[in-house]
Amino acid sequence: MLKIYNTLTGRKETFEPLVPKTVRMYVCGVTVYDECHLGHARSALVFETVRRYLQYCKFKVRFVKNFTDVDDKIINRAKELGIPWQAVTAKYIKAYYRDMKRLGIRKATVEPKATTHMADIIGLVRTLLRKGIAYRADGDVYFQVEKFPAYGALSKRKLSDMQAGARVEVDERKRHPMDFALWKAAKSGEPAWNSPWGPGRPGWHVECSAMSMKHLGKTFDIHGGGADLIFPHHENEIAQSYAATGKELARYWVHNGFVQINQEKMSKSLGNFFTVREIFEKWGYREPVTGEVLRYFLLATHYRSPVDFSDQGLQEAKRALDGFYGLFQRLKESSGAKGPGDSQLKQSIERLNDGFRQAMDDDFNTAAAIAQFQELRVEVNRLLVTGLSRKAREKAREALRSFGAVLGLFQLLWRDWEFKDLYPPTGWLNTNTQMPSRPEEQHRAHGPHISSVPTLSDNEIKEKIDERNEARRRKDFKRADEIRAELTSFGITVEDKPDGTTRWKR
RNA sequence: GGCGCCGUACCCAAGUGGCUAAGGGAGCAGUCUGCAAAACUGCGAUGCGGCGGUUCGAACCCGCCCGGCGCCUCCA
Repeated sequence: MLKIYNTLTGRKETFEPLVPKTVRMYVCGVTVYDECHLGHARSALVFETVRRYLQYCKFKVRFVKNFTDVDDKIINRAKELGIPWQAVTAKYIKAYYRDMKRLGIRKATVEPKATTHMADIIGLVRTLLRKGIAYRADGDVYFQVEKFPAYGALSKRKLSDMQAGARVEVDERKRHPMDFALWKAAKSGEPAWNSPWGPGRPGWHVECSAMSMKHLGKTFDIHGGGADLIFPHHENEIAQSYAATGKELARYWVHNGFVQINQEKMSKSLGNFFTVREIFEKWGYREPVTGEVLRYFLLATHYRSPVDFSDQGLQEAKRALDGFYGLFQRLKESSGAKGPGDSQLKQSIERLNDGFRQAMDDDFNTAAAIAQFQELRVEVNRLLVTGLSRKAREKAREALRSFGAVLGLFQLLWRDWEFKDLYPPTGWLNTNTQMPSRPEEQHRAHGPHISSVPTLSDNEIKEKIDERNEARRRKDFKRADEIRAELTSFGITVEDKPDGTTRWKR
């Protein structure tokens, strides 16, 4: 039985979709005016994992994730770069897809853009005006929060409390300082769509209400996003949608915690962010390896907790995955058809099955789920010493791979994994100093990539290994150790197995 | 000022009323090894920021305090 923590009620609730066996979920995506940083990646990953697990539980999932492609920040960025705003959004939508692909994050069922839903947005604003919940002021349209009694229910705040400390610019045209824009009149040169209130563009919140309604209906099951969207974004969505339809917008509100640097929220304004792009380009491992390391790193912490990004954290995730891929290698290489450990393996896999489901059913506890994988890893290693039949070894691998798939882990071939430790292994990620705010500058600040470690081809390695084993047979251990040192210098680890053969890892 | 979150071993991190407080990393000791590496085995919090309280029983509930953070303005 799946339980989900609902921000609206503040507790875990048993999940039951409105329509049996079908889940409709909406997640607020990104505003496309810059590169994604790790915080965006975490949110995308968390909700993709939610979706994957729901699918694993045999739900049919309709997953909508939007792009905000019209907004003040986009307009500003366009001015800054001296290019049309459409070029800005096109560029960063492309960058977003590139990053998601590297992280192994699949596309949503529908990925709508605000700019292609103008009719829906205008229709929604018109409804709110007709119902007297919104009002016009010059070319703008505002939502009147005082007409919505439940305002503040999600973020647990009262209008009266907020007035006290809110340093909102006093806009004389607003009836209440918390009233928010549904439609903004365009100044000259700004992107504009025709509307009954003159040319302009939608406010930020209204697009999500319009698009979710269009693609999922008036009420759907799960609405997600980063915790920083609880207020005002999601609060405003609820107000608009409910005011327009008279129906509950979403039944389960799910919010992920922040990525932090040195205990502080990663954000543009603090300048302490790392873009997904620079992590991939500078961490030195090949893309699929870095992608999985990032997934592991992020999923090893529960999605609602903050996660502190650091070089050490990444290293630990890498080492943990080394352990799993090392096991995959051993499972493949081991020989012997007899399997004294076979019956025990069956039990172990059964335990993983139960443990995994229990963990994930408890509000998507990926950290606890990963612990289950670790336990199976140890048990299989142990059983491998006892002896596992070929069939059992295949089963063990398959169990890890199929459960791992729900988290997007263990999907590579062990041959494609990179076991070597990077050298210098740490230090590229200097989290103690203020980061320059532009990725371009950061590259310069941190010097060249460290991925250009010289390497050898498989054949060259094989020759060296053969030569070394020949030396070992002659008991010329001095020569054997020389060769091993040489291979080490190329980032290759040599392991002599008990049966006399040698395996190597890059 | 309002609302909220976090503080579990050297590090990361589950657990939120009741078996011996998961799991990983690091460390130490051992098995194996020509030496290594890997793997395995063993060791590691009588205690969960502090102090009180509720309870037969609390890391988990309540209160106060200390430390850190977030939202209230664009923010995943």
